Amino acid sequence: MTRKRKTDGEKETISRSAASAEDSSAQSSKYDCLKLSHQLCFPLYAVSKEIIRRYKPLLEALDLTYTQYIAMMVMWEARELNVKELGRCLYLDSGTLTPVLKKLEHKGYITRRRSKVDERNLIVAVTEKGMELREQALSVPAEMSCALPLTHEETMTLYKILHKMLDTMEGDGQGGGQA
Amino acid sequence: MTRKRKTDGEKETISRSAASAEDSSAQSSKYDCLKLSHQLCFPLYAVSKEIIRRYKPLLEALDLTYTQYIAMMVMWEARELNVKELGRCLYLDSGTLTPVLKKLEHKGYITRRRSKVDERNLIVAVTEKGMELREQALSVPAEMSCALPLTHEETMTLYKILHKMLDTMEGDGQGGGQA
DNA sequence: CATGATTTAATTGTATGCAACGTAATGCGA
DNA sequence: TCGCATTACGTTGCATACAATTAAATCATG
Repeated sequence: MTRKRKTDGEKETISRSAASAEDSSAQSSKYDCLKLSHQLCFPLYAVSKEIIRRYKPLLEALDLTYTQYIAMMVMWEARELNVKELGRCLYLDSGTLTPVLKKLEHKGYITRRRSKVDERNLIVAVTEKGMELREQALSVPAEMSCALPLTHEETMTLYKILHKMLDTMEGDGQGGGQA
Repeated sequence: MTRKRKTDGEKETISRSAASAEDSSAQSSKYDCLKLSHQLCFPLYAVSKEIIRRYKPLLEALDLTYTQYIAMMVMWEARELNVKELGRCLYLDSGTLTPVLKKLEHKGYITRRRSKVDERNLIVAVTEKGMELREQALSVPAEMSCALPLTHEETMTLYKILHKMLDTMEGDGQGGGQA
């Protein structure tokens, strides 16, 4: 809907970029590496947001946001774990998780309690109501994959590359790859 | 390790389900599609965030956040355009851009003024100082690609797939792909 | 056993994202 | 030309993200 194509007459704002030679047209310059179209992170960031946007209407039916949804996915599998472990699964820290978990608790999908063994740990556990939500969520993955324009092979390739990146970048150290 | 737990009450609520097999171990269940490890969006979202995290120390030297950086990338190329066009380039709306642009203006990298032709348009233009920043940013792309663990071929493949997704999902319609 | 170092959450402050709404400026048809 | 539909931004409200700091509980050591 939004995002039309090249609206008509906005000549003024397009700017013929002044500057004599500089970068403008079709020739390469030392600034090419700074073009948005040459970046790898940007499309990653943009696609991620676009897909999450597609999730929204589906997740609305479950009264979940995307972050709450991936948190529940972990909970459905693990049934019970602490904030640190959940954060490791989701690549999120307590600063982000604490408010998310409080909301999920308020909705009745999880419970939060301190471990008696080590009171530093806050144990998150999925509730019966939370497990029932899983049933309603069953149709989500299929609906989402239908919204993606990839062939099965492309999906596999993408999946593989992304996980390689996650595995390598894990922790924080240097990647070490090349261009 | 927290884990285990073997919720018994589940058999009652989940009438159908896999009789007794439950899901835990190594066998498949109808819930597999809801596993975080089977998702495509999640690693996309996680990798995107991780890479942006890697950008931070580099961009700090330029006094830019990642969002401000990609906005400047467009500005360096276009020199001048309105908020709508910038938003189309970055997949961001005015709600996000307005505060970002005000910050960039405050730093002196851009100017904001209304178009005299159509006062609804706010024209964003890069300043001299903004163009000087481009020089300092020249080393960022190379440093970032070094932090990625991908081969050149993987990079190209990833780039291609991501852009295919962006192109197809553009606007909003249905992707139409398959699994 | 006393204490400083660690670990785990929660809190605080800053910066996005985005839907929904508000407002001013334009475009357009009767 | 009048008035309504559109368009382009800005604002508001809500939900993340994350660095840095704080607070409480444990651990490690002398």
